[in-house]
Amino acid sequence: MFENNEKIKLPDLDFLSTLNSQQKNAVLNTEGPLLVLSGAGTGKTKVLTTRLANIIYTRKGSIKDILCVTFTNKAAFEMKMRVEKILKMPVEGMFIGTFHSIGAKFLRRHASLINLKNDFTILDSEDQLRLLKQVINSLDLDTKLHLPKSYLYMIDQLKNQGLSHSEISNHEFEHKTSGKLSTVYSMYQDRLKNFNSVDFGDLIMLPLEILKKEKDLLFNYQKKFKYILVDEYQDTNASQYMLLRLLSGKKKNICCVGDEDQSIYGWRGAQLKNILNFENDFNGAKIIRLEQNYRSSGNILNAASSLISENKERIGKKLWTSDPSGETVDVVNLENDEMEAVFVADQIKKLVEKGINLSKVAILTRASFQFKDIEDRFIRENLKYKVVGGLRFYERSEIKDALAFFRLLINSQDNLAFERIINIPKRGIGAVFIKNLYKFSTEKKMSLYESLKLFVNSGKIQKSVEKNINNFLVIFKRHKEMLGSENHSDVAGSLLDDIGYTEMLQNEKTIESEGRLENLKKLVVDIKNRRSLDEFLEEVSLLTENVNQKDIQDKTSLMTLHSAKGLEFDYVFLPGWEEGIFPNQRNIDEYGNKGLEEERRLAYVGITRARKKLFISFVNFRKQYNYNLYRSIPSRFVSELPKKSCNLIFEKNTLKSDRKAFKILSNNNFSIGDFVLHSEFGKGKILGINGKKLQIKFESNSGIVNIFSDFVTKSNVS
DNA sequence: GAGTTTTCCATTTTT
DNA sequence: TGGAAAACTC
Repeated sequence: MFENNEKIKLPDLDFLSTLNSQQKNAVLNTEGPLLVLSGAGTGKTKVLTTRLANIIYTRKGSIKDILCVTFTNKAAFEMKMRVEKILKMPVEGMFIGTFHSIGAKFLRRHASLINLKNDFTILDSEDQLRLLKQVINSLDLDTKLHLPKSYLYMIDQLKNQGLSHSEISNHEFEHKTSGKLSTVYSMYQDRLKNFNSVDFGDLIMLPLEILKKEKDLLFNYQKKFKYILVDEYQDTNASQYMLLRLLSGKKKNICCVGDEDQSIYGWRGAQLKNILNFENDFNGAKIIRLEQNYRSSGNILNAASSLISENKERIGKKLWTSDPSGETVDVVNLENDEMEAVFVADQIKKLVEKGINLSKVAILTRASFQFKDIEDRFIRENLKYKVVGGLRFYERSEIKDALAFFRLLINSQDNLAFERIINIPKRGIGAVFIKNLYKFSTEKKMSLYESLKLFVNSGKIQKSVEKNINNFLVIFKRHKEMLGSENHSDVAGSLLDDIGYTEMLQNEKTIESEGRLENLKKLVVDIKNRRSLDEFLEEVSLLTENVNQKDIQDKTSLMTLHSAKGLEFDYVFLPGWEEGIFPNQRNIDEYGNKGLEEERRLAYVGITRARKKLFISFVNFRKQYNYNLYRSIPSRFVSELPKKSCNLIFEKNTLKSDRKAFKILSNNNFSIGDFVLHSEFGKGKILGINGKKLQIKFESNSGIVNIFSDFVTKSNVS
C-alpha cells in the first residue's frame, strides 16, 4: 500500500499573485468572522472580487451559497462582472445587491407571511410624504406643529433602528410629538398595507420581522448562505446589522469590508459603532488592514492622514504609498463666492490647455446649492460640465407620472399612484372628487381604482367627467389584459399613448415638453431591456443613478461629496471650506462632536478622491439665498492640513461686483462683528449686513434673525 | 375645478 | 432670491 497519503494540490489561481500580502490575507481567510479595514484607494474592490472568485474556485462554496451586500446596485453589477472576468464563467444565481434590493427579493418570495401580495409597489419619499400628510390631516393635528416632513424623518429613522410603532413608547421622538408619533406611524403602516405597498425602510424591517417569527425559514437561510460578504460596512444601520446577525447564524462566515474613516451616512441611520465594535460583536473575529494606497500622490495622502488623525472615533490605520510626493495641495483663499468660481474655471481652463481631458477633473462640494455659482461661471466660460446626481432621471415629473401609470397597472391597490395620475391629462377631477371617492372606497373596503366604477355609476357626477372616467377605465382594463399576452414594453408604450399622456405633451409644444417626450422614449427602451414590467418597476425604485462614462466624456464632473464616494479623479477641486458650510453647522448643532467628526470624514473622502492634484478653497464673503452677504471664517479643516504638503495662496483680485458687495455690506452705523441690543431678543452679534437689514445671532435664540437696524442699538459690551 | 396670485421657506447629504 | 405650496379668484 501507499505510505504517503498526500493529496493532489490544485494550483493557486494566478490572479492571487497580483495581490500584496495583506490583500492576499483578506482573500484567503475565508472561515469565521473577518473585518477588512480598507483605507481609501487600497484595492478594496479587487480584494472583494478575488475573495468571491476564490471561494467559488476552491469549491468552498458554490455561487448560490453566497450572500453579497453592496452599497449601490451599480457596485453589485460591477462586482459580478469582475468575478466573471476572473473566473471566465457566468456567475448566476448569487444573492448580490444592496440591502434594499435583497430585502425586496426576499419580501417578494415571502410576502404572504405578513399579509402582503408579492406584487407590492415600493414607495419613494414623495409618496411617503403625501401619505403622511393624509394621515396627519385625518387626525386633525396642527400641521404647523406636526410637520409631515419631520414625521417622515422620524419614521425613517425608527425603521433604520429596527423599531416598529409598538416599540417606541419611551423613544425621544414619541415624547417630542407628545405621544402622537406611534399613532401616526401605526396608521401609516396600515395604509401602506392597504395599498399593497412598502417604503424603503420596510425593505429591511419586514424581512427582519419575518425572520424573527419564522424560525424554520431563518434556519434554512442560515444554512443556505455559507458565506456572507458585506461591502461599505461602516455605513450600515441598526436594522441592517440585525439582519446580518440573524443570517450569519452560528457559523458566522461573515466578511465585512469597510473604512471607519469614510462613514458619512450617519444622518441616514448608519452607525459607526457597527464597524468599531466588530471585534466584540462577532466572536473570534479577525481584523486585516489594507494600508497601501495605490491612488493618491504622497502630498495628497499626507493631507488626508493629517486631517483624519484629528478624529477620536476610529480604529486607526496608517496609509502609505510607494509613489513620490507629487504636487503640493493648493489651499486658496479668495474674496467671495464669485471669485471662487472664477478661480476654479481658470484652473480648469489651464488644465485643458495642457491637454488634460475634463473627464479626469471633478469639483466636489458639501451641498448641492454650491453648484450654482460654479455652473453660472462654467456656462459663461463655455466650459463643459456634468452635474452628477442632481435631478435624477427617475425623479423627473414625466417619468414619475409614467411610473405611476405602470404601478397602477400592476397593483390596482396603489392609491398613491392613482391619486397622482387620475387627473392627468385633465379629466375634470379635483380635490372634492377625490375626497368623496376616498370616503366611498373606504366604506366599500376597496382601493380607489377598484371602487371608481361603482362610484361613477352611483350618479351625481357631471356627464363629461363620467365619460372621461369610463374611458379611463376601459383603457386600463384593456392594458391589464394585454399584459398577459403581449410584450410588456409595448403595453407600457401603448398605455401612455392611449391614456392621452403622450398627446398632452405633444400639444404643449415647448422645448421642455420635447425633452420630456424624449425621456419617455428612453423609458420605454429601458423597459424593453427588462424581463417584465414588475421587474422594471422594482429596479427603478431601488436604482442609483449610473454615472454613465459617456455622459462625463470631456466634461468636468460636478457633484456632492456624498455622491463622490468610491470614485477617483486626477484633479479634484474642493471649494467652500468655510465654517458653517463645511463643516456644516447643522450637523454640529444636532450631533455635536459626532457630527463634526462625520464632517471631517467627509473632508477625508473628498481629499482621497484625488490622484494627482488637489485644490482646496475658501472665501471671505459668501452670498446666502443669493442676496444675503455673509462674512465667512475659514473652515477648521483648513488648519488641520499639514503645512509641508500644502501651498497656501491668497488671491487679492476683486470683481466689479465686489465693490458693489462692499457697498451693500457697509452701513453707516454698524459693521459685522458688532454687538447689539434688541428690546425683545436681548444681546446679539451682527453676522451680516444687507443695507439697513442686519443679520443677527441673539444669545436668547438659536437661529439667525433678520432685523432692520432701526430696531437695535449698538452695545459696547461683548 | 382651473388658473392666477400670494405666501412661505429654504440649503445637507439619499438607499 | 426663487420655486413650490397654499390661498384666492373666476
